[in-house]
Amino acid sequence: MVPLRTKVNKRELILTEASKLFKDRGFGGTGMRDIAEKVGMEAASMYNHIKSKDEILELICFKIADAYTTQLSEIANTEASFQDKLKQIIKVHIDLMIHDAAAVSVANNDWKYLRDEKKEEYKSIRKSYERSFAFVLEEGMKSGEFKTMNVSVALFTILSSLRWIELWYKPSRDISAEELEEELSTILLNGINI
Amino acid sequence: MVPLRTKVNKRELILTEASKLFKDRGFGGTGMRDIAEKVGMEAASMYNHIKSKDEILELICFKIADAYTTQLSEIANTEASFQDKLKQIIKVHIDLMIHDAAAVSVANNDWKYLRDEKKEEYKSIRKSYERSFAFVLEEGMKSGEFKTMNVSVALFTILSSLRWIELWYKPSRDISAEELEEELSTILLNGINI
DNA sequence: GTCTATACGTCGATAGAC
DNA sequence: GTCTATCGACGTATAGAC
Repeated sequence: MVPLRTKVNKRELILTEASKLFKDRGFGGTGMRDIAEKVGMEAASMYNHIKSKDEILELICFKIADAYTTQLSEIANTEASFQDKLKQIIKVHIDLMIHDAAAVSVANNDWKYLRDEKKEEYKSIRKSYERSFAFVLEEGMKSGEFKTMNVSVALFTILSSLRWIELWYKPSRDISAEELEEELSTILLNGINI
Repeated sequence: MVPLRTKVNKRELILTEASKLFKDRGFGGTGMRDIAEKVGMEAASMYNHIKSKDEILELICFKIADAYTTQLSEIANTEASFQDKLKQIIKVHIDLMIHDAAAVSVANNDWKYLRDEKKEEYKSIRKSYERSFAFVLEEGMKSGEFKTMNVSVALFTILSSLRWIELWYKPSRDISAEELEEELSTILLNGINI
C-alpha cells in the first residue's frame, strides 16, 4: 500500500500539464480550470495536491534553475580545457531544453510572474549562474584559448543563442541533439565565416 | 488650433507607458488601471484614445514587426557582400532594440497574447522575415562567404543571440551601440576562439 | 480525494454627468 | 475628453457534502 505515491504522481501531472499550458498561453493566459481540464479533474480538486497557482509556477521555475546550476558547477570543477568546458555547457543547455522543453520555456519567460519574494530569489540564482559561466569565459580568455573581448557581451550572446531551441526544436525535426550541439559549438567557437 | 494633435500625443503616451509596463510585468500582469496611473488619467478615460487593451498590444507588436521587415528588405536589395549584409542586419537589430527597447521586448515576448486572428497575422509576418533573412545566409553559403551548415540553425542562433540586448542594455552601460555591433559581429562571424 | 456550489476580488469595458 | 459609478464576466480559492 503506497498512498503517498498517488499524490506525488497527480502533483507531477499537474506540473507537467501546467508547464505545457504556460508555455503556449503564458502564465496570465492560463486558468486553473484550463489546467484541471488537462489533468482530468475539477479545479477545486487540484488544491488537494498544490497550494496555489503561484506555487505551481515556483515549482517549475526552481526545478529548472536547480538543474542548470547543479550541472554547471559539475562542469566548472573539472580539469578540461576551457573550450571543452564551453562545449559541455552548450550540451547541458541543449539536453535540458530537449528533455524538458515546456518547463525550460516557462522558467525563461514566465519567471516575472513569480511573487516578489520568489522573483528576487530566482533572479539571484540566475545571477549566480551567470557569474560562474562568465568565470569560465574570463579564464578562457586569460589562458589564450578565447579572444579577449567584453565578457558580458560574450556571455549573453552565448546564453541567448542557446534559447531559440526552446522555440524551434520538436522531436520531429530531422536533426539530432548531437548534430545540434556540433553546429552550435561550431558557430559560437568559430563563427559562420569560412 | 490643432485639436487632433492632443489626441495623437495622448494615444502615443498610452502606448509608451503600456510598453514599459508590459515589458516589466507582462501583458497578463498589467491592468488598464496600471497604465492609466502612469499616463495620469483614469482607466475609463483611456477609452477615448484606444479601443481596447488588445488594441494597445496590437499597435505595439505590429509597429515593431513593420520596422524590422521594412529595414530588412532595404538591406536585402543592396549589392553589398553577404558578410556586409549580415553586419547591417545585426546593426538594425541592435539599433531598434536600443531605440525602442520596451516595445521590442513586448513584441518578442507578449505576441502570444494577441487575439487569434492578429496572432496568426503576426506569426506570418515573422515567418516571412525569417525567410528573407535565411535567404541571405543561404546565398552567403553558396557564394563561399559562409560555412555550409544547417540554415535554420544558423538563422535562429543569430536571431536569438541578438535578443539578449533587450534584457541587458541600459543607456548607463559603458559600451556604445557601435562597440556592441563590433563585438557581436565578431562573435557571430568569427567565433570566440582565437 | 473529488465533487458542487459559491465566496470574493479584480478585470476590461460602458453609461452618463459635467 | 475626463470623471465617478458600476456592470458583468471571469479569476483564484474555499466550504462542505459525499
